[in-house]
Amino acid sequence: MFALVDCNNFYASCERVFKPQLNGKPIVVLSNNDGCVVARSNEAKSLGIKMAVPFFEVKELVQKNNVNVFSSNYELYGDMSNRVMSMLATFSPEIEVYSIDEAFMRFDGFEEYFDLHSYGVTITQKVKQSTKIPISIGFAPTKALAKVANKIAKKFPDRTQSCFVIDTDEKRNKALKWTEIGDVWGIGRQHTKRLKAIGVNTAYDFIQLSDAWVRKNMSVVGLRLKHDLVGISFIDFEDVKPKQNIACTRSFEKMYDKLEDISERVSTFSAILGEKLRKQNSHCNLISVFVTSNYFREDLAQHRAFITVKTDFPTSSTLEINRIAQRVLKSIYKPNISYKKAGVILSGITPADTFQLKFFGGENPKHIDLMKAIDLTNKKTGGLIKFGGNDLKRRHKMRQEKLSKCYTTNWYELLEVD
DNA sequence: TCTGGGGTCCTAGGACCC
DNA sequence: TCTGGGGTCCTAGGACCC
Repeated sequence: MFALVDCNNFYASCERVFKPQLNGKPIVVLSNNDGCVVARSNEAKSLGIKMAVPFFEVKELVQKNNVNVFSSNYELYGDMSNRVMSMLATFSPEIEVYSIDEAFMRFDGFEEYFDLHSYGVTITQKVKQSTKIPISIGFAPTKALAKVANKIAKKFPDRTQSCFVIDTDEKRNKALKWTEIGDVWGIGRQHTKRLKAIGVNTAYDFIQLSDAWVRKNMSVVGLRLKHDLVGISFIDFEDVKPKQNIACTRSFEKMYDKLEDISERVSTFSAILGEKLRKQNSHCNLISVFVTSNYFREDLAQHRAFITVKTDFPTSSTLEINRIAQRVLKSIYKPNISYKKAGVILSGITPADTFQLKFFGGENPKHIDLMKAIDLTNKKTGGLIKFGGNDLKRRHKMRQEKLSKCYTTNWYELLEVD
């Protein structure tokens, strides 16, 4: 048996942990630059605030209903996530952390000795007690069905006690008939459109389709999903894998048209990525850079470009990454365009200890020592050392007007009690 | 005025190899 | 007139996830 555990309205719930007076009150959390709504409490959902709406579109609604607004505080959410995950890990040795607020778990053989429903209810209570984060649990024989079960638990918290088990064909069919096709894990906008056009409106309709049709129109990914929904496990439980890509991309707070402004952003992204790469003890050998103009402004000239280049040798040096990223940026930059976003992506990632021998060149040994010294100093000082191309005057600031404190990770921001 | 960020996997088609 | 067959690797792009 699989379980899918999912934190309810995770970011909003994190904000509530240290502000219990907000229980029962509507909350929304915004994306970077306070641009879009990325999380909502149940109360905010019932006000009709939709996921991912630009904040300015609901500002009036928010003010009228005294909705509490927060900028996203990833340091807080990341730490709360770790707490929830380590609590979950005490209930089964097999846990796959799927995202910041979700985990798949395996409970093979448990059903012989435990009543899964009451076991699940115990898990929700323990997690709530130790972290104050509410969760929902769905049990089923496959991952895709566990997702469906989880959705039911979340939708009917009173009837299910936030835990739902799919363990018979009858329950499975009922659950699949209840699940709209667009809500199925792995069915996005495009597939929903095509499926509805041929009369497939629920998950149950979907599993009636022939394998051949699904294979032809939705590739092996769709076929695996179909089998998984029938109850034959095709989507594997996965161990923690090292990342294959590391990205740093940002929208600008305003539009830029000068190369030097974008160049500064790219050098800052390179520094962040180099540090991430070294932290996980890896090298990369592919570097991609992209720029895009403001596609919401159809009145302006548009330009978007994305280029990937190979490095001469696997590297984790910020200087080397930035040198290449700057070269790529120059090749895709066009003047007289108002740019709104840029990003750098590292791939071809390998562990730092597996070396590919090269006849000519390789990482400059001086860089290796230099990066070590910089990382160490920055760790001690909270980021004192910057690179020459970076924004030394701190002109670039993310809009974060409603940021809560880092209650659990910063000594100076601990919760104060009167 | 204001519109997020970071990932995964699969496929088709071209370049290249023997 | 007739012009092979079987591979691998790489890349761009599309679909999806949270």
